[in-house]
Amino acid sequence: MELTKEIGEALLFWYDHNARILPWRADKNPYRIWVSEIMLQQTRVEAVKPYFDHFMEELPEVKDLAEVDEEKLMKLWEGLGYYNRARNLKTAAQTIVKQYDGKLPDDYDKLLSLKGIGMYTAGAIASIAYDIRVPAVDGNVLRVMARLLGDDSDILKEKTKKEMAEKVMEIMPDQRAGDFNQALIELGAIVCVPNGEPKCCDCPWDTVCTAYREDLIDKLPVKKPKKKRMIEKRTVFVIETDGMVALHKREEKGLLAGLWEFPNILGKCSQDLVKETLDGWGMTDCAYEFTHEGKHIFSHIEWQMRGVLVSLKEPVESEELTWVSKKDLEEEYAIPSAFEMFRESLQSAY
DNA sequence: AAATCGGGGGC
DNA sequence: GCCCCAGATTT
Repeated sequence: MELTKEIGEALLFWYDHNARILPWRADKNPYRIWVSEIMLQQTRVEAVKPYFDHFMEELPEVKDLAEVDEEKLMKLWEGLGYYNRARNLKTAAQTIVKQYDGKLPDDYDKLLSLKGIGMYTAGAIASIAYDIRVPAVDGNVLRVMARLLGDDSDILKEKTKKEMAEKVMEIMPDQRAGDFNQALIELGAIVCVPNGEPKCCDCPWDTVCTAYREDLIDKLPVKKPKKKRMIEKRTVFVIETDGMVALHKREEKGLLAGLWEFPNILGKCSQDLVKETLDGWGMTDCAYEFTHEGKHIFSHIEWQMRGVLVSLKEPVESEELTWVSKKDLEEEYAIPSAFEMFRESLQSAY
């Protein structure tokens, strides 16, 4: 098929009538657009909405982000996942304050050099905030373009992404680069959807789409299958005494780095093993009971967890443990969603 | 090029 | 269950 800017214009027309109203579309403040783009990486619009406004209220300017306390930053990001995105955001904010007078550079390559900003995000910020004519190729765009072109190359390959970026530039109108990139993404998000039947009857490209015309919609895009997840069994201890709860700070590297968790160990403990473990922690004078069985699925690992509620006579001091009030646990400490199910055994405890 | 890094919603 | 999401970084 022939790629023309007329096709791009048709998409822009569709976008003008179908764009969703989203908090980060209210203006073209580069900082707000940047934060939204980072939050949206591998994350659905609906998941980001509750976080975005709160984050912008707490950290309204680049400078605020550059100076934010690490624990507060993690609390603002709690539950959103991929926590290094937030740390990279802060690192980049510090660079922006030092090198660019606190303002995001209006230059693709300078944006690209910032921590946490890759090709997609650099293109998105440059085009949306500054109307610089560059592509912004994300998963939506790859899917839409693969179908439009009837292209069966593996969209996960770096080579495919670069080829698609060139194709995008062939249909991008001369004006409104930011709106066009968003339109392409929007089409993928609400019409040319990844799960289930695409709504081809609502598509502005129904007459030009190769996959639609040749009945290849359910065959495209092509993605190499991913390997399956490992399973890890864990025993999670909710330990409390006199309104205080024991937390453990995770290592600074790896999964859920630097976040707080209920103390837990590898393996599903039997009654006897729980007793041994608690003895080993110096918690001999306590009552305990099994509570939840549950699982939490990450990208590349699955935790199968067993919960134990431990009631202690008095706190046991330890290098590994931090005792916090239930109020602080709610308001100050960032605990990943994997442990969400165990919070409720605290309430039932008293 | 492959692995790592969260969490949730759709089917 | 399995899919994928406004991906980037590390190995």
